[in-house]
This record gives sequence, structure tokens and C-alpha cells, in this order.
Amino acid sequence: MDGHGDTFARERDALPRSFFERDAVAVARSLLNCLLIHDTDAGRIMGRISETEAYTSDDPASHSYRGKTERNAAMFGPAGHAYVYFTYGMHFCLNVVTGSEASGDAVLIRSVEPILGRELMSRRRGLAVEEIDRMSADDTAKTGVRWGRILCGGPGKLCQAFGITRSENDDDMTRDGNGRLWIAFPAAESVNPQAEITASPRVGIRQAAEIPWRFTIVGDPFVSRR
DNA sequence: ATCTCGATAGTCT
DNA sequence: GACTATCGAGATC
Repeated sequence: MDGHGDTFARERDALPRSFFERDAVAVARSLLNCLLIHDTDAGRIMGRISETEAYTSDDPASHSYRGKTERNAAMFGPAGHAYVYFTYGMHFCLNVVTGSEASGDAVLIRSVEPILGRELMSRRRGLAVEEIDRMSADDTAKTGVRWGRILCGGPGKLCQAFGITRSENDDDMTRDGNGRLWIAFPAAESVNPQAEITASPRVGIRQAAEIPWRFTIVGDPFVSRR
């Protein structure tokens, strides 16, 4: 799809730590269209980041608001590390730590557009591969979007599709790390430089519900909700 | 399209 | 003991 291949190499293409050593809102905005990649034993899984949210330690909605605990320790570590948490008794959610060390800031990755590894994703999501094949054979754009959202349209769904669990918590996702979970800049030709970014209230929170720190690209259908 | 609700377990008061 | 940065099913309009 649109100019992406599977030729990205972590040692060459992973985002440098400096990308994440900025304020959470700036990182949340610039992560849009970047590629989230998980190199698993079964193969590469890749998606285009389409929805993010910023959380900071002076923000009542943030896990880091009340200081460092065992659960949120990764948020107070180096930028570019993963903060994976478990919630509602069944879902994992992936954040990338941002800002200076110990700032307690991070960006939640809420949705991606599936780019590579759709079969792996569907298997992990417990969906029938034949169903995927049937739907993609009948290739209306709508169908692709619908399936994309079923696979990866939400923070819990994308972690399940990507096989991200507690074991990825605190992994270094930057070029300096050697883990299998990382983020790359998109191929230039696959990005519309004119595209506008929308800020809206974050999903599923009660504290600070009015702060517009959820970011999406105008017209991008691969979001968890409208 | 929009809603309400139940599942399910870790985290913090 | 209450709450949760969610999801999917089922009801209702």
C-alpha cells in the first residue's frame, strides 16, 4: 500500500532518541503517519500511526500525575522507551515516553492503519483469515478501512494485533535500542504534506476531559471513533 | 448512528 | 472497595 515496503531496517531507520526528547504534544503530533513496527518470530507487523494522545505529569488524567509507582515507572525513564500498561482486566495499551528523563510524560498510540502482517494481526485478534481474504478480495476502499479499524482501531486492539504485552514494557524503541518494537519515519512519498492535524478531547477519561490532546489527521478514517 | 452494559484483574485509596 | 487512557454485543432510535 502507498509506497511502503518491508525494507525498513531498525539500525538505519528507527527514530532517534532526540525525536522523543520534546514535549509530549509535539511528539504526539509528529508521530502521526510514522510507522509502528514489531518484528516477531512469526514475521514483521507494521502499521501507520493514525491517532495519538499526549499525557504529562501535571495532567490529572495521566498515570504519572500522582508520581512514580511500580506500574508507571517506565514513564519516568528515558524518552523513546515503551510504557505498556494493563487495564480493564484484559487490555494492554502502548505509550512512548517523551521529554526529559523523569518528566513523566508520554504519548498513547491509539490507532494505526494496518500496512504489513494483516494475517498475523487477524490471527492475534482471533479473527478468521478466510474472512479477511474474502473481504479484501472484494476490494472496496470501505471494506479495507472497516477491516483496518477492526484490527487496529483502538489502543487495546492494536496491542493485541501487534502482540504487545507487559513484556514490551520499558523496551527502548529508538535507534539506540535493540528490541523488536520500534518506530520509523514514513516514506516521504506516502505522506501528504498538506494534511491538517485535528486536536480533540482524549477518549475515556474523566479528569481534565476538556484538554484537546488527542491528535488525528483530517479525513483519516483509521481512528478509534469520530 | 448512538446507547448501555458486562467482562475481568490490576492498581491505588 | 472503587476505579479504570477498553472492547464487543445487544438494544433502541
